[in-house]
Amino acid sequence: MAVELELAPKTKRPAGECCTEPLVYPDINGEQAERMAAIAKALGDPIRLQIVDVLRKHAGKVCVCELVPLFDLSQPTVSHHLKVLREAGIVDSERKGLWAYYYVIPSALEELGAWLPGCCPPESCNCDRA
Amino acid sequence: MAVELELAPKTKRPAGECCTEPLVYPDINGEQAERMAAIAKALGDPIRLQIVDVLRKHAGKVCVCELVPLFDLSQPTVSHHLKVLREAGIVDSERKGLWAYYYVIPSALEELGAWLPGCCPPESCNCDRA
DNA sequence: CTATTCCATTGACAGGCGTCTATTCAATGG
DNA sequence: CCATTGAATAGACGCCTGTCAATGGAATAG
Repeated sequence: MAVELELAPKTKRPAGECCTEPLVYPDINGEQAERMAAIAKALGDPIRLQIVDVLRKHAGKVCVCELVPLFDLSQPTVSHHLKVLREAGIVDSERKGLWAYYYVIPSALEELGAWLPGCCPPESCNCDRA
Repeated sequence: MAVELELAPKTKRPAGECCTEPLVYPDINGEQAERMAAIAKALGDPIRLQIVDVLRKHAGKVCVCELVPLFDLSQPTVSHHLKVLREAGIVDSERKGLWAYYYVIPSALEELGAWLPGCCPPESCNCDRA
């Protein structure tokens, strides 16, 4: 920890432009940021996070009628959250008769997961993440 | 993929309670969901995601005056995003004279990162994630 | 002391979000 | 054909969010 990189001297003159030339740049481009932020935004609600958690655990398909009683919410509200997740590309659904079964699209979370640190300590990982 | 777990028969009677007993449960509790959702929510904006990306790359500290010109936003707006990230516990700042230096709190992203899949393929990982 | 500079805060505004009730739609059962 | 049931949609409501211009506060330079 505490890498102390000290990017720029910058202790000189408070006058003039603070940093004559930009020294840092985003490493991810705008589209990547948009995509990952959209995923993160959809996960940015405790209910939706738990829905995704449930769907992931049961890799098969889970009926909406099983989801609703898990949360102290009305059925339309749960349906709304599912719609948000569907529009974010995180889940998809399949109708069988009267019931709708939802499941997580596995690849949807990968880009964000790869960007985030901490899936496991680096020394136990062979991936090339920084 | 396509585990086809088929959690419940549920092809029987459309009448009566659809699922007499709940068969799935969230595996994470409410507090975990709240914490992770708060982090995800803070990351749910492309600007903030890129800010975190920049701060992470330069593990030392980055001056606000370097951050502002990177985005086509006013200085108060960037300051606002930094405040959101600070209140989410993702970053912290340190003042040195006139300048404010921001840095990522490494542990902040760990819980969410561990929950998400895809940091690397499971076979290259020794972690115990499902 | 005064002027300047960096950053944070305030207040305003439009748009988005989470929730509900009420309604609609599609499929099944009798 | 009609009644019933699971799920999605519509509309309404209060609150939160992202943005900006304007202001304020702390530290430095002269």
